[in-house]
Formats: sequence, C-alpha cells, structure tokens
Amino acid sequence: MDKVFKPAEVEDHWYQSWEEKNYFHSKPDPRKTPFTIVIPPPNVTGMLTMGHVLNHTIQDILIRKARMEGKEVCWIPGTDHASIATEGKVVEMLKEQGIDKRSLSRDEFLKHAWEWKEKYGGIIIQQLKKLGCSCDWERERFTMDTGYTKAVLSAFVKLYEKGFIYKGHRLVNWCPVSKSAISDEEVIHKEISGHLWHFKYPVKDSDEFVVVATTRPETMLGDTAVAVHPKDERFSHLVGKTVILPLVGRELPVIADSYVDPEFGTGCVKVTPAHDPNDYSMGERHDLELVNIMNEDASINKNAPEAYQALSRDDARKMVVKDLKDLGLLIKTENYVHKVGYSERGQVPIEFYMSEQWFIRMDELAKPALQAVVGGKIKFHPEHWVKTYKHWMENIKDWCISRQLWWGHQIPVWYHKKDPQKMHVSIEEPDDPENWYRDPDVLDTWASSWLWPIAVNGWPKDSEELDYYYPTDVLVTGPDIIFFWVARMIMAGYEFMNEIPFKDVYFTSILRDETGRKFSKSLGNSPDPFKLFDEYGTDAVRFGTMLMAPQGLDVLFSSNRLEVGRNFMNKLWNASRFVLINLKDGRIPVINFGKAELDLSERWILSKMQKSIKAYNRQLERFHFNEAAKVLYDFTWNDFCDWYIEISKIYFRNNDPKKGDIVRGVIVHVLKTILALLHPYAPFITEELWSQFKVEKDLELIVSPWPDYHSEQIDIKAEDTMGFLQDIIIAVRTIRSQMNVPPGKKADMVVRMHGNSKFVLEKYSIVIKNLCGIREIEAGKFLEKPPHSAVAVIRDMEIFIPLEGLINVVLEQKRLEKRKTDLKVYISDTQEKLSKGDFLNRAPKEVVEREEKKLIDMNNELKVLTLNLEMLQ
RNA sequence: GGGCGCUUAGCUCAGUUGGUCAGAGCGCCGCCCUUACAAGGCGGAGGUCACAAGUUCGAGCCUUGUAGCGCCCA
Repeated sequence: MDKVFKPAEVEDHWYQSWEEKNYFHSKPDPRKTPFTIVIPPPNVTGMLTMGHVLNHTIQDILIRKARMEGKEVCWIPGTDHASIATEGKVVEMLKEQGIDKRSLSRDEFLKHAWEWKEKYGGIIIQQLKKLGCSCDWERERFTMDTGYTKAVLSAFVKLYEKGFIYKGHRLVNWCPVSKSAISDEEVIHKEISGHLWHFKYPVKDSDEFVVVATTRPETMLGDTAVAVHPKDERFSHLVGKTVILPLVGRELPVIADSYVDPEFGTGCVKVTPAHDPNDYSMGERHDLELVNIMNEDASINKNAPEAYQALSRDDARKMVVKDLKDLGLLIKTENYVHKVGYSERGQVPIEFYMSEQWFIRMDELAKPALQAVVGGKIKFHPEHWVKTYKHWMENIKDWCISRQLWWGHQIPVWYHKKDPQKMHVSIEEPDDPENWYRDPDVLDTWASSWLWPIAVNGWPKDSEELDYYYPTDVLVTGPDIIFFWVARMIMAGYEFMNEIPFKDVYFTSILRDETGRKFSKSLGNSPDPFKLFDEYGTDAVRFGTMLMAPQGLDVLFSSNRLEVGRNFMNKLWNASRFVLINLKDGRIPVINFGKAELDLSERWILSKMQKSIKAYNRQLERFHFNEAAKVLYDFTWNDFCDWYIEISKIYFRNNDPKKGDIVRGVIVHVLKTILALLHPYAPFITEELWSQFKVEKDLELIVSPWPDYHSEQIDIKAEDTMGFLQDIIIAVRTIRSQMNVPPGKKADMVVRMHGNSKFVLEKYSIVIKNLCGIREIEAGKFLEKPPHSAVAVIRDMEIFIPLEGLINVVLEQKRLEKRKTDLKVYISDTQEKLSKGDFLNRAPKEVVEREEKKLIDMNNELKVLTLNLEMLQ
C-alpha cells in the first residue's frame, strides 16, 4: 500500500465493478421493504455544479445506507427537458450558425433541438456516475421520452375534463427574450435605481393640467384613463372630466378609484390597463379600454403613433421623455429606487402583457396538499420551511401553464378549422386531422415535472413498479423550488394517486462563496467539481461538503475546507495500513467476543464505538448529515487512531501472543465497522480498504450489512477508568511539554494517593509508561514529594515528575497559579449554587450530587495545589 | 409593508430533552520527521454564547423586546 491515499487509482475501478455486478438495479420484491428516491431531474443540457454535488451526495448517502440495511433500494435517475432554458440555448446556437429560428418550421427547429439534446444530454449523467451516485441506471428517464409525454398529456386531459384547466385572455408575466408567458415564480424582483418622471396632461376645454408620476413613461402611449382617490378633495372637481393624452391625442376619462394612494407622487395616476396588473383591475372596475402598445419582443406596435412604432421599449422611453420635455409637459425627474420584475431566464425586465393562455385552477388542488404538510404526513427538514409552504398554499393563484415555445409538450388541444370554438382535447389527435389545427403552445416544464414521482413508474398505467415504489421515501432538493416543484408534486400526488408522493423532504443548503455570494454561472464564482475531485479525491469532496453543510443554513463554501475531508481519508488509509502491517501472517482475524478476554482498552473502544453507532444513526435519521459525519470523524480520529491504535502498538511490540491476537481481533473489527459506517459518505475508499480486510463470508461493502448497535457492549465503568488513565497521561504530557523535557528523554513518576485508585497505576502502568515516556512509577499513600519536581492533581492522585536540572520554578509557579485562579472561580460558582435552598430542593438529586462531588474534588485539588505552590517558594 | 432565518474563539461553524469547568476544523504559539499517517504527532493560548428584560433552583438553549445581517413574499 502507498503511504498516501491516491483516489484516482480506485474510484473508476470500483464504480465499474459495482455496475457490472448490477448492485444498483432494483426489482420489486414483496418480501423486502422498498426504499425509493426519485432524483430531482437536472436540466438535460446542464453540467454538474457544487450544488449537484451536495444534493446528490445526500441522496447517495440515504440510498447506500438503506441498501446496507437490506431494503429494496431504488434510486430513479433522469433528466428534465427544461423547456425555456433549452430552447434559449438552441436558439443561441442556431444564431451562431447564422440561422434565425423564425426561418425554420416547428419540425425543423425540433430536429435541431433533439440533436442538441443527444449531443449534450448525456453529460450530466456521466458526471453523476463520477460522483459515485448509485442510481438504478436501467430506470433512467427523460421528461420528454414517449411514456413520459403520454403521462403529461394525460394529466392535462384529466384536469381539463374535471374543469380544472381553462383558457383565458389575461395579463400575464411576459418574457420579451423568449417571447413567452412565464409564471409568477419565474419572475425575480430586483431593486433598481430608476427615475420618477412627472408629466402634465392637459384637461380638455380648460387651462388646467393634471400631473401624473410614472417610472415607465413609454407606457403612457397605452393610457386609457387618469385616476384619483375618491376622497381626494384636490381633484374631486376633475372626476368625470376628460384629459388629452399628449403625443397620442386620445381623450381619457378622469376616474375615482380607491386604489390610488393620495400620498404617493402627485396623487394622480395614469392608468394603462393593458400593461399593469393594478391598472387592469381598475380597467375592469371602470370598463376602460385596453390598448396594447407592444409587440411580443416589447417593441412598440402599431397601436401607438407612428413615430414610436418599432422602437424598443428603452428607445421609446427616451423619445417619449424628450418629446414631452419639448412640449413643456415634463415637470421634473426624480431619482427613485423601486422593484422591477426580471425574467429568471431572459435576465431582462418582464412585461405585463395581454394574451391568450391556459391556466390551472389551483384552489381545489391545494387543499389536501396543504393539509398533508401542515398535518405532518409529509415532514420537511428543516421544519421551518413548513411556514413558507403554508403561506404560499394559502394564497395560491392560478397557474399559467402555456408557453409560447416549441421545445416541450405541445398542448393536446385541437381547434376546428371552420369553427375554432369547437375543441378536441385528448392525448390522441382527432380522427379527421385535416380539419383541425393543434394549439401551438407547449406546457410549462413544471407542468411535466410535477408528475415525476408517478410518471417515472409508468403512470397513468397501473404497474407493479408504481404499486411497489410509490410513494417514495425522501425527496432531496433546494428550498428555491419549494413552490415550483415540491408543492406541485404533492398536489399531483393527491390528484392523480390520492396519495402523498414522499414522506420526508430534505431541503439542502444554498452554497455561497467565501464572500457570501450565491454560486452562479454568470458570476463565475462556482468551482468546477471535477477540478476538486482531482485535487482532493471524490470521497474527500463528498465528505468535506457534508461536513460543512449545516442543516437549513447557507454554506460559505471554500475549497480549503475540503482539506479536512482529504486529510481524513488519508488518516483512514494509514490507519488501515497500520492494521494490515500488524496482521499475523496476513490473516484477517474474526473476533469472538464470548471467548476473548477483553482488557480495559478493548472494552473502552468497543463501548465508544457502540455509542458512536447510536449517535451516528440518530443524526442520519434526523437528516443531520454534518453532525453524523462529525460523530464518525471524531470517533475514528480521536478515539480509534489517537488512543486505541497507540495503545495497540504496545501489544504488537510485546511478546504476549495471546494479548496480541485479542488486540488484532478488536482492531480489525473496529476498523471494519468504521469502513461500513463511512461507506455512504465515502464509497470508493471504504470499498477499496474493505477489499483488504474481506474474509470469505464477507460480501462487497456496498451490499454488506449495516453495523448493528450492541447496547451490551456499552461499558460505563471502562469508559470512566479509561478517562482517568487518559487524564493522567495528558497531565504528564503537559508537564513534559511545558517544562521542555526533550521528547526522547524518559522521566520517572511518583504518585501520592489520597484514595484507592492505586490499581489503575498497577494494572495499566504499561499504558502510562508507553504513552507518555515514563521509566518507573512509584506509588503510595505516604510518599514524599521528590525535590525539583513538577506536580499535577488528577482525582485523588498527586502526580510528581522529578525534573532535576530541567525544572523551571517560575514556569511551574505560573502554571499552578493559573490553574488555581481558574479553580477558585469554579469553586465559588459551585458553592453559590449549592448554598441556595431552592436548588437543593428542586433540582434532581443526581444534579445536586454531581455538584457536591465536583465541589469536593475541586476543593481537594485547590488544597493540594496550594501546598505545592508554598513548597516552591 | 408581511414572513422566515441568523448573530457562540481571529475565521468558518457544531451544540440533542434547559443540568459536568461551552466544543470542532482552520489559523496562531511551543516541541517533535517517534517504523500507520508532516495530508502527521504531542502540548498550549484564545469565549461577557449580539444586547436588554423575563420565566426557572438553573438559560448558549425557552419567552418578549432591541440592534445588526441575510433570504423569501407583496
């Protein structure tokens, strides 16, 4: 074995081996409990990011643990067609080739899109394999494969037939880049420093003007009214009159509507019902005309005066402002900070745009889905996301599901050519297709992915898989798609299966860089996972990422934190190397606890291990992956490597073959248990090391049994005695270090006992001698303090280390004084506590006893220290 | 404006059901290349648990308020 762990040499080998042996594949097996996860399908043309690493490592941990626990494990992978994002990329690619999308037919465009998908679609799947994900690749799905498409269209038809889907001419969020409607959830509100322009509109047949304030002057071309508050006396004389819209010449009524805030701006607002949702509502109340002044790309259309037609909205704004200024109608321009909605994909401000769209009525669908989460049938981790979910579900709005795109699921609605009111809504085309034309729009991607947990299992057909694997167990995803996806999957689960889609939802942390910025492609601050895999090893990246990902908080990611992971893997590698070197004739022992005479250190490490198993399982069950990782890290490094391995060296050097065999048995047992427990986090290195310790009855680690928790191996007494021993050893090491005793130089130890703990020194002197460089130990109740010695007090022991020629009296004084000062503080705190009658009466007996014992011990120590200090002077 | 979250060592963060002298990693200081590991070992320094009040025998943890930071929604 190499001195240093080299991840690249083992990772691909083991992944291939697992795949060849078909360990990832699942078949419904009624005798076993199923454990199912559906992957949150990444965008088909996406690349692996650190966010994926975090998310999929968690899923792989859950899956690998469940597999080792003997469940029938199925992790269903796949990719999402990501309608708007993918279409955008294809349009961009075509543009680079000099092809304009508008010059292509729908079929021609789709051909390019599928080619693109074939070319880049497999990449992220390969990347997930590199990460070690143990998905059932035979079940890989794509949201636009044939079966899945059928599921999506069936869902549409079913909801339509129930009356949950309707078509409406509405003001929707419009992305002028993709030239499509988008849902409320795809709009990002950003704070923008803009301006507030104040304009005069002349009142008809009068010298008067009204002054309106707006952040979007260009929309005035579509104004159809001016509104004031009904109780605003400044303007009440104008209500019912008419103003002339400058530049356009249209006559606008002045209306009174309580929506108007008299405090804001001038108290008069321009009303543009076709381009603003609030104005739209006012328009409905007052029966105002709708004037749509924009084309699909937000340029000005022919409903505006000719001078502005075809201008972009930005140019139109400049020109409107200039023209109004030239007419003397611009009063002032204020700097003004306000929120502007941006299209998540297009990265440009959205428009509110009148168009014909399909909607799903959500109120009915939301009811059971809300109850499932509020009532605890589905559990969120961390729980606080329930409130966010609840708030959204209680204020849910209808979902605009049509998109003016080509890449996606085309809406299964046909209109009759002669009578467009006549519709055919079905997953099959009409019998006389020549007389019909199909709705050109596609469905919002989420209107396909909300079916993911059921559609991957063959819905709407009944199947053994659907029956066996649904509902799934856990969903692991980011909190940013709680509305987009999680909520809607729950609704779809109830609507189509009358059953929840998953029992637990784990929301991952959001990754940020060291300065707190979200990782994003546009900022270029997202590290390339593959560079990290190369640099640290995949296991280390997985483990390190888990260790730094607190539950429910954002992670300030920094790659040097992955060093912890790498160092840990190397530590484990070398601990294993040590154990291998010390095997007898290369034989792997199998421990038999019944017969083995276990000594203190063995009873202690086994007890510690059981406690660690218990804590580890508990943290994993409550989805605290960082804390679980910590439990294992601490046990492995601190208990196993720093203490047990160090102690074992004594017996491997020694000539007691029987004792050596016992230690070999225990050390191999503990190490193999660590490997098994760590396997879900670090699959490659653990499988590799396991192969070195495999005996005939062992399977490969990936399918080996999860370590059992044995409460009978918990040994409080051994832990206490070992703790005593450790305190003694640490105290001696501290003296040696602080008195600058050279590491190679042996010292003697004289112990004056005040109680009955002599047995510890007698029985375990070999451990003390070896672990802190002691030659001889002399112990007794009435020994004198040797001259020139340093002292430490541990429980009932006064430990003297004679340091002729080495003792530094000033240092020793300082050391003892510091301890004395600290002790006095603790003692007075404890005394105060114990002097209160209420504490003695009300606190549990154990707590009082513990405090009393503490006080006695500390007083004792103080007394001894004081005496020793006096002797120094 | 409404909601959610955060504030613990120089930095990044754990801290379970309120109860032992509040922990880790990194960084820092000292010693050591000791035959598993220098990606390591041993030892050490470093804390008003944001602030204020309250509940309690007892608060980092529970309640209320304040301040600062972050996110979501309108």
